Amino acid sequence: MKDAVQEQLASARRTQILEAAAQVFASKGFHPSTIRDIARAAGIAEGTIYNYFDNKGALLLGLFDLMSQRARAALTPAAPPADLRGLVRLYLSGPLQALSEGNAELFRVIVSEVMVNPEVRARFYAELLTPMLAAGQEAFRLALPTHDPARLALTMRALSALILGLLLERLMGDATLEDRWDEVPEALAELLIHGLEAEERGGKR
Amino acid sequence: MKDAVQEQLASARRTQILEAAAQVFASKGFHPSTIRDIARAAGIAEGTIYNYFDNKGALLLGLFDLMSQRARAALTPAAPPADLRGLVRLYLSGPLQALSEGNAELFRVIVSEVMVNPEVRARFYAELLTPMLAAGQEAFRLALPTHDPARLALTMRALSALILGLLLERLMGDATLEDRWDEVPEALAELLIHGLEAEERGGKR
Amino acid sequence: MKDAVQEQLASARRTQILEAAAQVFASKGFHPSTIRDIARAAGIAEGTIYNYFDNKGALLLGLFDLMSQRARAALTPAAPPADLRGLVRLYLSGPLQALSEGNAELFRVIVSEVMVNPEVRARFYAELLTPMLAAGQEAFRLALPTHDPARLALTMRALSALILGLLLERLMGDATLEDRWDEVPEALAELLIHGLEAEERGGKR
Amino acid sequence: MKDAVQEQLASARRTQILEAAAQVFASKGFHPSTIRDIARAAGIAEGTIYNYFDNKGALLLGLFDLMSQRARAALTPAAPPADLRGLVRLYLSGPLQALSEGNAELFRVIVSEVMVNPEVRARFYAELLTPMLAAGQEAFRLALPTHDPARLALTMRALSALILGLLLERLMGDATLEDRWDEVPEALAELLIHGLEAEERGGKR
DNA sequence: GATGAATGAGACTTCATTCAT
DNA sequence: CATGAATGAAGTCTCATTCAT
Repeated sequence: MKDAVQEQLASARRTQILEAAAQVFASKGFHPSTIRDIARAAGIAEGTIYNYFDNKGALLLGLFDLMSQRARAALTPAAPPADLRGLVRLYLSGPLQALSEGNAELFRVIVSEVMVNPEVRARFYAELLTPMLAAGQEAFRLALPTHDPARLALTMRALSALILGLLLERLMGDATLEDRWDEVPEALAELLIHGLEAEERGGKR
Repeated sequence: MKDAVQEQLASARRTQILEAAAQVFASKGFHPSTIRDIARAAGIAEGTIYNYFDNKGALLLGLFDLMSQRARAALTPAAPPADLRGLVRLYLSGPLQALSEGNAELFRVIVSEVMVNPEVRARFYAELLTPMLAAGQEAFRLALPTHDPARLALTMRALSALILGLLLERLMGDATLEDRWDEVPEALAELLIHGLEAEERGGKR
Repeated sequence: MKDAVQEQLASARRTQILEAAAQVFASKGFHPSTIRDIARAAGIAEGTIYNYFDNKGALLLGLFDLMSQRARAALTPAAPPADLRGLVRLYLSGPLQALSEGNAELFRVIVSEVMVNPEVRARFYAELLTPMLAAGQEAFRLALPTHDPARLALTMRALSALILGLLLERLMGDATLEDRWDEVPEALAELLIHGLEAEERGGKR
Repeated sequence: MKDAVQEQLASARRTQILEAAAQVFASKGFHPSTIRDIARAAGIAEGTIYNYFDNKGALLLGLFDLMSQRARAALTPAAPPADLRGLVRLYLSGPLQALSEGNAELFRVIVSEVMVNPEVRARFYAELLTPMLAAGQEAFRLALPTHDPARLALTMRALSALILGLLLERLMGDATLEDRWDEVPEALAELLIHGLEAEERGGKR
């Protein structure tokens, strides 16, 4: 009983700290952010952070895990559409919308560290990229039955790369994407579906 | 005359320093690299670096400019192909090959900082993304005459995003992309061309 | 009545805490040991320690007092031997044996702090060294009646210094002393008694 | 040439820093002393210390090495006396005098850390205690030809322990030793020589 | 122009101590 | 009286930058 309450409090503290860290990291990047910045943002003492996280790096990993959970949840709908069009839209719209909701800045920081920090990169690869590619491949296999499986693996890479690239291009400040972000899923779905259907008709390679 | 020689020497020094910086940044990332690391890699004294660059950040910008020049050169061929297929292949293969030649690690660092450092991001946008999108848009306008210009803008974003995303996914360590990197341009060209041709036939939107 | 029980409990707690402190200090030294280490070793909360001791330093002083009591008890036998040989053996064997029983590591810590911490040093001088020298001097005065008292004072210093030095040399890891620790009292007694008797015969300075 | 000057300067700096460290450590002990204290005492910036020593612990080891060199030098005279009396006096007076010259406080700190810090202890044992015991044993073997070698090993321990103990007792604040420090070597020589000669006469054991 | 020792601000982290529960 | 989360001062060490040589 007591323990449960303690647990609640501790969990709330962790969240509070992670939120502060997210905000600070997002505004200055990981390395330039200081523990003091984060403590101030959280309204607590610097030492308190170390009661909940081993070190500064653990804050980043904590944020990564948070984002990774949300991402996986978003792409694991109760009933995934079985038709190609629905599938493509789901896979395009989900991630693209996620970014419209204010996580953009944090996403920047995480991508930044994924690029350069082997530990974060390994997690990204193992906990996010690999399972999501596998899930996608499975879903598309059903919708594109005659597709060559080896080819499908590349196609999935293309689809995920497209999404990742679009997110980044927008994060980099492209005005066109910013203005017309809502059109993007529709336009790309159109483009991809035609391409995929043509290949499916060709049935080869 | 004297000045010209001086200029030569100075330019050689700058290059020497940038190469050392590239190597060091690539191996440890920007922030963890120290001026001392770079000076040692270049075989010079720490102070000397400050005769050629204002500060540590300027080294990063210098490297960015170098990479940006090379990238623009690669995508500005003497005679760009006029047909869709040739065009798509050119735009896909160029960047994909560039990364196979050892700049991968440095590219990581630059992307990392583009994400998080406003100054680098601004340069990336102004000196690389915008001109390359514009050039691509012009080339494709000729090959897809009936395409809606507004739609073409999004298509170009998709194309460049696809490339960027593939590079990153490979950098993150995807084994499939690593193994089959050579197949990628062909496979994607196929996919995109069908999609684009279908849209072109449809001629609408 | 209630008070007596309270007192018992409190005393038990103090002992429990001191024992934990002894163990922790012995294994890491005083400064590197943390209150948390000690609390864990004692199986209690950190704050509880402050209900029984003012601060970390008080733990050290508490341990010192404990050891000091035991040492004085060991050298205050009911009936001290009156002959020189018995006396020398008593004074040599007692301390040398004490260390064989596992207090060695703690003794190290205390000596270490005596060296460097004025408060501990003062206690060591007042509560241990001075009374023990005085007691020894008294005992030897009886066994060496013609000895010059002033000279005896120095002799007592030599005897106690010899013991202290041997303990430390052994603590420092001398293999010879470790192996032959049991022979030491006998050998030194022999050496000293001859020397003392010769002086006694000489009867002068 | 240039290098030699550089070397001189660097060496002078090292000495300057070590002297400051000696002074600060001596007045507060090792742990309570801060790098800032030492930098101030040396009249330099904190960072400068790290240009010459890896970390705080290296300062202590540096001081230990200094003291260890001096100690060995003091006990390695050009022509060691061959008679017992001269020998005992040499071995007693040397160390006892060394302490009268102001290193007392530093010696305290080093002993303190020898007790508690395994790295320092190992050095003390290997670089000071062992070689000095060996040298002493060799010298005494010549002056006490009939002495049992195994017994001599213990005798040397006793002699060195006596010295160590006396130094420490004085450091701990014993007034008698402080006042009559000059008499000590003579008095102890007397005591020991009688004892040793008696054993030698006995020639047994 | 080259050097690299010196600088000192500032980063991360630890930990003795307090105090509300 | 027990607890242990919170505190924040203080410590060690790093490193971009300067400047006398």
